[in-house]
Amino acid sequence: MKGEGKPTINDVAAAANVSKKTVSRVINKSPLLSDKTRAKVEAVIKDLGFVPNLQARALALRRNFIIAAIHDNPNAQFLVNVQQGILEGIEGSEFGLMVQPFDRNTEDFEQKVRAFLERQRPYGVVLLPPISSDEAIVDLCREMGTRYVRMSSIKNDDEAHIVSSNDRDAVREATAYLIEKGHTRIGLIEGPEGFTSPQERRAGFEEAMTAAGLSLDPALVRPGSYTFESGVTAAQDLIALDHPPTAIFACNDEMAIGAMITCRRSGMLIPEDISIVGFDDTPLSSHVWPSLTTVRWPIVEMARTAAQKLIEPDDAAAQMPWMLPSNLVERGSVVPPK
Amino acid sequence: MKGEGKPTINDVAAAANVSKKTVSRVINKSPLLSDKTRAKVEAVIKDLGFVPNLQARALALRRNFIIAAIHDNPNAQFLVNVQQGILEGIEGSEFGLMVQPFDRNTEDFEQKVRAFLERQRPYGVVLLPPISSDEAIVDLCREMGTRYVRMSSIKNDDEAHIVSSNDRDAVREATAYLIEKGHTRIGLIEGPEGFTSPQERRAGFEEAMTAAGLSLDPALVRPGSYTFESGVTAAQDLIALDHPPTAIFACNDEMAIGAMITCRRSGMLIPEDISIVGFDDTPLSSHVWPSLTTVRWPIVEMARTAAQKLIEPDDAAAQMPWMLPSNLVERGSVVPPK
DNA sequence: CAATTAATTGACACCGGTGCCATTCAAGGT
DNA sequence: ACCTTGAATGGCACCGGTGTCAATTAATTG
Repeated sequence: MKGEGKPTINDVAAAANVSKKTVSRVINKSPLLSDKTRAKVEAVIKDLGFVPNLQARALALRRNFIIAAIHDNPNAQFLVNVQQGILEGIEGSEFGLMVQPFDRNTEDFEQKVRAFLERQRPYGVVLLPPISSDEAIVDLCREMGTRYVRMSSIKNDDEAHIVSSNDRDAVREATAYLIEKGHTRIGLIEGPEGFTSPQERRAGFEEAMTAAGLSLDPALVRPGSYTFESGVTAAQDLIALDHPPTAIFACNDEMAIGAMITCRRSGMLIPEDISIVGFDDTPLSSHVWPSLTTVRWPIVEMARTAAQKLIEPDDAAAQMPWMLPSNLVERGSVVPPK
Repeated sequence: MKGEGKPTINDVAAAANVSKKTVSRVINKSPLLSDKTRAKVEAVIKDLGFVPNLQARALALRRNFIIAAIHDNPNAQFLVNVQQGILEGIEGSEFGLMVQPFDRNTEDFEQKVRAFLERQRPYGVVLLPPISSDEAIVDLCREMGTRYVRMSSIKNDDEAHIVSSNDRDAVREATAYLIEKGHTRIGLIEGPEGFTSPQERRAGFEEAMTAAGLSLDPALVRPGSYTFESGVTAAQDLIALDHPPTAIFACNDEMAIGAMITCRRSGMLIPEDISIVGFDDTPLSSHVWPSLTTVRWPIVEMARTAAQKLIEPDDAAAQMPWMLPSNLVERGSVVPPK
């Protein structure tokens, strides 16, 4: 250790009077090392405060210690939950989390992703919805040999490369719950087109209705885009109908709250006049009044699992769960119809 | 290029029939290169699809291409805005953004931060509030030679290392606005203790009151913690007073909305019965009804500037703006008192 | 006790770039 | 034509680790 700068493996080797390769073995917890030597080297490492240089290891191992979360502008709460989950998943490892958003609407979207992967060469990437169902991007990962795990609402890859939740089942359950309460005219506020998650949620809704022998009145199905405003608009349409619904299922909480506020603004009482169910279980859903009955989406757990799969070998990843349960959270926004 | 794997600088050198050092010069846009050679090498680079290996550059240059955002669990919208700003700031560069939260309440908080910096050795870190005013962490950065920029609400460092906003001025302005409308009994919902931003906001409030010759009734000052619930609690206290305020300034939007909902739930009309002003200009503030008059906090711009300062040399960074204006956004939650 | 085998450890090239200094080459001066 | 000078390029060590394989040492066996 020549006076200043961080100590390197050479400094440790010199101080412990062993070869750098031996120090390397200690760092990597190699089993073929005598306990005596290991102890000696570990003492020196601790003494010198040596921390292995990740850049050098990255170069030598031809892989770095970066997990990248690639997304396309989802909402803030979702994004932060995913980040939290990934960080939990890599906690204790040497990995760091890099985040990189992309705009799927730009012409050179795919080029941008490619450039990012070529430049940073992350060890693995977590593909967030809706990018996770973009096969072109997944192909890109495969082509470049970048490990990836998709967070998706359907099983569109093998067990090692996907983490999903059973949204369809959960929505079916939630809708059945409304039906069980006595609702027969149930409005549906859909999510944006071209995404898989709203498709699944809608499918679950339809399945429950069909199973209960209820017809799906097209007038009760309104488009939405997962935004507060779209929830407002959809709700305005629904309550303006000649035979308005007695309950609304919105494909996410933000729209559900938009609907809730809209209904109240037009003089309705919630849940007495109209029941509302959302999806996501965002923090806001327990803040509003009445608190929103919704479906909890295990997004943090999903992200944690995705990250763990990335840093485990493929065969171990395939053994880990690939589907995590979404489930109904009963709060105060649902009662039987009048 | 031996058949497979990504092409390296050696492959380019061989194909262009120059030394690898010359290729290196091309990559680094060195001026002492003949145009002919440069053109030739660039053609080969493009042809081979060569992308320099950042890990190798990092090792050789003894610096990597990572900007880290270090934070302590702020709210999701804030965090995402900061990330967006930083990403805008590093757009076009080779840098990537790594995020790492820490819990300041744990015993080994400082150790954790140190371990992270020693392990990943980011080129620079953006310190988000409230960590940005933790001198121990800043000292850590200095000691380790890690570049840093603080995002803070006060100027607690030199121009090259800080980006702030004039929150105090903005709150003074906002409060003066309420006073100008005719309010004299104005409630204040404070932010969490130990943070600088709520201190500044409170200071601005007091300055405006004092300047208008209004006394600061302690009963009208309620604690808060930037959460929705704390806004609810504080508002309940305020409206239960014998002489309740005719207006409330909440130190952030979330509490303001908590207060808004609480007032309405107890039968008051907003803004007729009570005016409310928040701070942050979160998306929600324009969604609620009536839309919330608030102070826009230029957080994205601040983060962008912070990132730009990090990747510029110190002297250039010192020339960049270090204070960005916060300003009042008049919406619908303020009218003169009855 | 020598021979064989297993357990440790070391030497050295290499990962893919950059820094420093030497070398080559073309242009300008006399 | 010869020397000087500056521009352009190359050679080689080095950044801080790891992989491969050889060398050394310790343990086991006949």
